[in-house]
Amino acid sequence: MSTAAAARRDVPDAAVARLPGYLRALTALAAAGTASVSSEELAAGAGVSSAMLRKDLSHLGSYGVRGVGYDVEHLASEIAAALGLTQDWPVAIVGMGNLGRALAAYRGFAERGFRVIALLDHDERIVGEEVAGCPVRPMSALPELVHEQGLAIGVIATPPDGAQVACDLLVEAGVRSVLNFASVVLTVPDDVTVRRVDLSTELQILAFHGHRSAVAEAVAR
Amino acid sequence: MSTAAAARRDVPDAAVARLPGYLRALTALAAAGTASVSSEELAAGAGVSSAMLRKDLSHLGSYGVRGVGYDVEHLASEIAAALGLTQDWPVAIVGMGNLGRALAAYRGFAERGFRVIALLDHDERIVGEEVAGCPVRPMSALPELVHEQGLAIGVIATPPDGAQVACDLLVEAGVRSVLNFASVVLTVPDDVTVRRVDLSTELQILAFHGHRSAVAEAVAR
DNA sequence: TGATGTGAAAATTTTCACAGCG
DNA sequence: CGCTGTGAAAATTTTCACATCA
Repeated sequence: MSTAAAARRDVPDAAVARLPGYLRALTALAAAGTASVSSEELAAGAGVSSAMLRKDLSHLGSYGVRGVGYDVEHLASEIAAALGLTQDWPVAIVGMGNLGRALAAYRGFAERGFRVIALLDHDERIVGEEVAGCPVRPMSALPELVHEQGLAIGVIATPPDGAQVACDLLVEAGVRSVLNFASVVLTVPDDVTVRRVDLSTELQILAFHGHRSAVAEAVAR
Repeated sequence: MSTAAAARRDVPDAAVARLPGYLRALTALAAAGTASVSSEELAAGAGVSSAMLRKDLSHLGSYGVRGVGYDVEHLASEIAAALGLTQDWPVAIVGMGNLGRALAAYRGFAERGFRVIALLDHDERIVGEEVAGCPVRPMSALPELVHEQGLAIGVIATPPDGAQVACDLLVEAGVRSVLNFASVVLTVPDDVTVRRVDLSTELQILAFHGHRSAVAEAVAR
């Protein structure tokens, strides 16, 4: 077993969630031609404290040089390896409404090997239509996509009431990672990972903070 | 000071982040005609444990009835009040690229009083264009939007290299809450709250989990 | 009786501070 | 010398388990 594979087992969730941020900061440094970086500088670029950065990286291995810092390219490739980004991750987007079409047109997926291999919809009237240069396929295409094209990640962009059904079909076909844009909690087996992205939730959290500081100001006056 | 305002001061961040989920579950229950709910049922709807739900709610006040449960409508209005959703929150979207246009067309904002009052872009060639029935305005409109229309939340949908400039203009105009879709860490004063939504980060976290379980399987074999 | 609300315990996450090494 | 890597401490979050009260 490689060092990376051995270490990967016990990386705390909180640290995993920050690895993509470190990778992005490193990519920016590499693009700017920087070869070496200190934990202080890298942490600033990722918006965390230097102690936290060092602790997070210590879970992956010991890739720095004391008194010097980290080699930008090397650390980037180690983090990419820890995240599993050396392989590619075929993605399917389910639900060709407003949001699904926007995601299909969005270029964010292409970065880092997330290849959109299919657009799906449950509605027969939409199936066959072209979205962002791709034909919309029926949900029944899922098993084939998993077995023949290695589909690994499902993105759910359906309305809330169709999300659980869409998720069940993904899971049944063998997909083990789901990114859920619908405002519902999905029920899945233990071996399936779901992450939710919800605009409405984020705005409400911002409202809380905005409201709280308004109250604090009123009290201070 | 009201009970809600008094209690709001010390709600842990982790609990605040879950309040929108409880509110959504309660709204669904109310729509289904359910008048009363136990912590067990509500927690299931929000995807958390019942103990966590009760602990979270205890930070807002004591709104349940022992031996019975919670009144759906009443609890929903208490949570809405704690989140500051009794007032409305004018929103501006900055950056009319692919993502900005999708957000402008997205109806998710309209829920819960997040009213999109302006679409902005820094590019003069785009200013004046109509997107989703709204004229695109220049960044110079910001001070007026804040002072005359109470603009409170800025949504940044610009490319990464324009995000900090856009953020600075929002903050300078008086906006204190920012939702950032760009893949960069924004630097802001202490009294400004920023939340980041990043597709690429979420996909990379999913890749980590997918990769890890693949490794676990290989070891087990 | 039965589900809430809550102290106390456990687990997790973050910060501190410095030993250790290039 | 300077910066990493890391034990130990502090802070935060989650779970447990039961006293409490309608």
